[in-house]
Amino acid sequence: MKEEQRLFEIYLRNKGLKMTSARETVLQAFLRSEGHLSAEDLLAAAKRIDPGLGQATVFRTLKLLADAGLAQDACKDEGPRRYEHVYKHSHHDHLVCVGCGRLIEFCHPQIEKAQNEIFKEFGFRATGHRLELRGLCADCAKTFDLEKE
Amino acid sequence: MKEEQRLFEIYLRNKGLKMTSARETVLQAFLRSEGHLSAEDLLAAAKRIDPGLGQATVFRTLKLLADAGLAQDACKDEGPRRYEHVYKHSHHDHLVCVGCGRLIEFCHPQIEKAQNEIFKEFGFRATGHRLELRGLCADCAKTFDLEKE
DNA sequence: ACATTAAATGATAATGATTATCAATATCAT
DNA sequence: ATGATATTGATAATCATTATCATTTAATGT
Ligand SMILES: [Mn+2]
Ligand SMILES: [Mn+2]
Ligand SMILES: [Zn+2]
Ligand SMILES: [Zn+2]
Repeated sequence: MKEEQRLFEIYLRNKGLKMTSARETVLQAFLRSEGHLSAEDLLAAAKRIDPGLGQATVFRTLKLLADAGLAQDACKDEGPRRYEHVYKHSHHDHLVCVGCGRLIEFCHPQIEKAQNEIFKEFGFRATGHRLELRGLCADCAKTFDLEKE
Repeated sequence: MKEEQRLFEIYLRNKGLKMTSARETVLQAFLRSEGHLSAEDLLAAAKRIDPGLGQATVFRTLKLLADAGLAQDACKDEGPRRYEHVYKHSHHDHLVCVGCGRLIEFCHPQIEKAQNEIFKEFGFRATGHRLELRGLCADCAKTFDLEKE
């Protein structure tokens, strides 16, 4: 049994919630996935395991996974919310191409450090941050310049 | 006449769009406002000038203001999109208290510089970025600790 | 195993923000 | 002023997400 499943079970028990087959299905589907996926994506994946699974359960379970510290919502673009793995995945921020959607994950220790300074400066206790850089990747920049004339 | 109104007129003309009384109303309401405001907020303010104004027009005009470079959407929390002024307002990022919603605007030159390095490193042409720090302000942290026991 | 109790499920309706549609109206270059 | 075209406000539609609720299921104690 995967560590993440064990963690989820412990989380549920501590909250007085139940481990159910529907939740197991969603968890399995999530664990097999990678990248940034929406509730809709996850529903499709989970239905391949259990076609009778309800959509509401996916939304509900994703919230639980986030609360349990296994998932978090990734980039905050337009469109549906997207989740990514947290467990054994180190922190990173996102660089996205507004042309083609290409996505690069990066981590810049100096920026992380500077953020902590800001929290301290204003007397805040940090709970999280989100940094998203947007631009045109090399390919899209080229295309864009050509289109201009 | 305000500079921003002039800019908006030029923008509209260049796009083959028309300056209308509804757009003027929305622009006036926006110019008189400050901070981060939603379409709903702006509609309320604009209706004080012209009660007959339609809600759709506010959404439409906010998009135009953003495209014209006068407004941009600020923090990307939950809930409705919120816009803030751009013209003659220097760039900044946001530090928000997840407890009470308190909001601090800051700018950290080192972070800005580091971001440019990242764009360069991955061959991207920058078009924008969004940094949002979340935490508990001193007051809320205190309250939170007391509630814990 | 069985009963008890509370939580979970899936279908469906409801919500909230935003966008699309459209007939009527307003703008503006000529 | 005229005419082509953009805009308006009302309304319906959309999209992602939540709420509701009758039925099913899991956990716990016997
Ligand atoms: Mn990621
Ligand atoms: Mn701001
Ligand atoms: Zn690209
Ligand atoms: Zn606070």
